[in-house]
Amino acid sequence: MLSKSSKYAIKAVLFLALNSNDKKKVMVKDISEPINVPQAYIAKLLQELSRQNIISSSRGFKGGFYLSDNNRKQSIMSIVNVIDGEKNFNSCMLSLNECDEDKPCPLHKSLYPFKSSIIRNLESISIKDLALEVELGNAFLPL
Amino acid sequence: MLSKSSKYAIKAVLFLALNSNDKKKVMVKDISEPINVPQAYIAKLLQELSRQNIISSSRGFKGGFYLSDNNRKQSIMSIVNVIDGEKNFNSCMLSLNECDEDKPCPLHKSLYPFKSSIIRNLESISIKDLALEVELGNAFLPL
DNA sequence: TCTTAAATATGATTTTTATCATATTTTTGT
DNA sequence: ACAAAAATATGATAAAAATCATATTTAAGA
Ligand code: FES
Ligand code: FES
Repeated sequence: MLSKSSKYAIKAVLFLALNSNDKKKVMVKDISEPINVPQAYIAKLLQELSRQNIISSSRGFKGGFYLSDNNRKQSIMSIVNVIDGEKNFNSCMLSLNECDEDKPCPLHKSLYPFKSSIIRNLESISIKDLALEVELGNAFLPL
Repeated sequence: MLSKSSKYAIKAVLFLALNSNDKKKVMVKDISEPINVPQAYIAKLLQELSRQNIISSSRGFKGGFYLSDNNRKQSIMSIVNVIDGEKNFNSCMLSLNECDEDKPCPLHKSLYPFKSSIIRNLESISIKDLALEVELGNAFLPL
């Protein structure tokens, strides 16, 4: 479903959503521990997310990672796309090709509608939305 | 979602459902080509499925793989369980742990119901069911 | 301007998954 | 019994994903 890396990345971004802003930056070593991901590994993922403008960062003394208001509007899928690649979810459940509505594989009819809902959800849920669920106590961290 | 190996295995089993029975066995080299999977690789998967009694086989001259009537009643999930391992699907969308209803992760509420439907479908669809869809022209092979 | 603390770039290593190769065992037909 | 043809067992190699290590660049503060 989601790769280990994507899960890690989402957890890290959520952590930033809850614990950072333009004024308050967080450095990798203070992110890696609470989300239970090796520091060097999450660092690499965060760098990639920053390069793709999913999250923000500034380096040097007093630097760190953080989320701007704009960053928070991004969808969860945008994180996954950066880490796992765009076409990860479009692949057919049974083959290595893309899912083809006109020539569906045997599993398409019964499974694709649900998979499609998952995709649409990931696309429509913003980082801010998810963070709010945690703040409201409807969902739990850390993991 | 499904590993490459599981996809391969399902394709092979479907091929057997459509082209074999107790009287008509098929050997690996005649399975691998039509389903587009390397022979040595699918051989290994089929052996494992046979050992776990998902499919049937007999060796030696005139031997091969085939599906008995009982084999056909198995669910698609049983194939996946053998190849990818039982707990592959139970894992949380956001963590490495099992999905926990009482302490749901932030993605649980919006995604789990759909994932759950996919799981239930895989558990309820039999090999025979899937083969029928192909025979009726509702789904297409090869892939 | 210099030191320090941070991200960044790059690449090496390890682990897992996928793939390939081959010797052994079993069954059937002669 | 024997020869041939099949699955089976075992393990080696290759590719991809995950993890670790380290040198470089950048920014803040003294
Ligand atoms: S064609 Fe296979 S899932 Fe759509
Ligand atoms: S707890 Fe994460 S998907 Fe259920």
